[in-house]
Amino acid sequence: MSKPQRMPISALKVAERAGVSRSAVSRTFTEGASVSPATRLKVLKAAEELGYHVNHLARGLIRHQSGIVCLIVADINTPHQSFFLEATTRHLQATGKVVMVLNTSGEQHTIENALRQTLNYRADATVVMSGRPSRSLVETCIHNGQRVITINRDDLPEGTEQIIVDNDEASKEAFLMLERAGCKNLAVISSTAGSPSILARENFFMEAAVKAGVPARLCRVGPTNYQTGITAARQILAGSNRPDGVFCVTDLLALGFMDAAKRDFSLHIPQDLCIIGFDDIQQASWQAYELTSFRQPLEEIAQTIATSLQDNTSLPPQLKFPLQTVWRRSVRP
Amino acid sequence: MSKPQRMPISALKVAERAGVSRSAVSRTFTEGASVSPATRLKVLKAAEELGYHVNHLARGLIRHQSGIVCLIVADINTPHQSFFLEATTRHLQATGKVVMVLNTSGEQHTIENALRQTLNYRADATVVMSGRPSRSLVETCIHNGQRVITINRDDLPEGTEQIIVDNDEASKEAFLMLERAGCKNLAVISSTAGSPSILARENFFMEAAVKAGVPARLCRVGPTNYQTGITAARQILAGSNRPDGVFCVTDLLALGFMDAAKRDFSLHIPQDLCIIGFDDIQQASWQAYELTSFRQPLEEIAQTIATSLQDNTSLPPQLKFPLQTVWRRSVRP
DNA sequence: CTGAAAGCGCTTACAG
DNA sequence: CTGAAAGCGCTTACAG
Repeated sequence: MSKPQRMPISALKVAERAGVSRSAVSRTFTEGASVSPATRLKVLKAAEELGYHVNHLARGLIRHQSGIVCLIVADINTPHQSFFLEATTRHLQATGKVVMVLNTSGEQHTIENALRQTLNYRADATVVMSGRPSRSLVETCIHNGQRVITINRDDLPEGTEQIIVDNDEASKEAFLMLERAGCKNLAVISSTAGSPSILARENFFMEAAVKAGVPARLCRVGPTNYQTGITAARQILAGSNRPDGVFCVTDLLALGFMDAAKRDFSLHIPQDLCIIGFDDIQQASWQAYELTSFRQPLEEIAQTIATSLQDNTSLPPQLKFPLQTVWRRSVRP
Repeated sequence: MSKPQRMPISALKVAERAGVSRSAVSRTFTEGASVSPATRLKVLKAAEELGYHVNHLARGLIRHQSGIVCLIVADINTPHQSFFLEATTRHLQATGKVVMVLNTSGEQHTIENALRQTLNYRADATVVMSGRPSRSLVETCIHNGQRVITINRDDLPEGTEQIIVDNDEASKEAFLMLERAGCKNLAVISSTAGSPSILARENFFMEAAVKAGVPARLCRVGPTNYQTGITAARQILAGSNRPDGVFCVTDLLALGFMDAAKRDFSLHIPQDLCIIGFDDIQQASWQAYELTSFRQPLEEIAQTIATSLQDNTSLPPQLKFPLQTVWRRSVRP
């Protein structure tokens, strides 16, 4: 007790103290193994006294199931991503998994490294939220018996389980909302990121607009963040042909756009300008904004992933979730 | 090639294909082991062809170093926490570690479970950002040769390496700033969370106020979030004895307070009311707020943790980082 | 129900 | 530089 032991204690030590075989201690810690109540008690007592904890590294080694799921994600510090991360870790933990987060900058080599780690640690599954992993590496994951689940990207190889959100539907709906509000001159504020989701939102909105014969322009002046929203507003609102209805491909863009519209151009929302965002991040509901937006069903997605991993039953090749439109005050009713 | 292999391939297979011993393949993948260029090349080639990846579970088992560091954190979806998470994962990965995030709700049993996982996976270290882990479990971690690093909590057992931020200094400075701005009637908006950081901020501000003889009251009407800021404002600004200077223990509280002050009470900031936040989250700099605040040196903290883990040299028992005051427009100069 | 034994995939002295 | 062997801490048929 007085001299701290440097090494974790092993099942063998517990067995010795409890006066049973190492098999017995193994059994008392594995779900549904057959141990008599008496020996189980002895083992539990000894384990408690010694501070024993099953070594999941060793267990994973022989069971070929590490219990680890890797999350490959970029921009963790962004509201939407951090919400998803929170939901995913919570649900996965509830089913006994543990999540390893691999932070990628979106550059090719960092995401390759992330994929490599997922392989190194023999993760049961990897969830890809960012980046464009090389086809070959993803294939290696799958060949290794690992499941790979992707969120909002449809550009990945066969064998991958894809979860997507109905960007199509929502973007058309956004157009309709603006049209109903009487907007005659539209703009979609996007970013230069070019991810599948972003592209889909741009495309479906623009398409709906041309189909209806309403003029709409597309604006991409930087990465997907608040500042780009500001820059876009300054650029697009300064011209003579000012839009009166704006669809932002992301709430962060919308919030920046609103701030610039109000402060730099003294525009009133929704009277002078209607605006719609996407993702329904927390800040969208703040009193300074009250942005109408589309909510991604993050809880449901995380839940789906967790139970699918728990039951070890694979998802359909492509699973599409609906978005929920959240009406607030940035669009005239 | 056509029939996908379910199991990851092992070093033995690589050795066979390369025509060397398994030791040789092990050596080519361990830093600084002695292998001739020739055999290394053969091994690398075979590994590439087979899609081999060292099993870190097995490696961790024999090296007694998993390469994993656990982050125990609550409220991941909060701006401040998600920034810290981003910085930490990034820096740790850069030094070859991988981070496992354990999402705790702040309830006792969830944090105990998290601590247990950190033990199960034989993490090299655990970084505690939330909750009040039981003394005994933390001691078990340390007994097991694991390092435990805490952020902004000074209430943990011996052997723990504590990183804190100079709440003392900053809170006093906050008072001084408000005093210099001519505020005569102060309030500190806090929460019911009662974490060491929050308590420290309250206390040092209040202390400075009474010492200077300026009236100040303390308001705690809910958890540490935006909504509580709103509630606090509605409560405190409605009375006859309205404060003209407010210190919010967190930016999120401040942002909620500002929104309510502006919208529900038509107050102008900083003319009618000066307000100071804490943490300097991204939203504090948004045009709708321009909140003056204190920045936590998250990058430096993450960096410090990473290099300390890399060099395997322990931190001083208590390491204190200064805060940087970020002037914006919510306080009269 | 229980224990002795084999084996998971690796690394590291130990000889050569 | 290289290989055969021992061992990390576990689990799981296999007998009893």
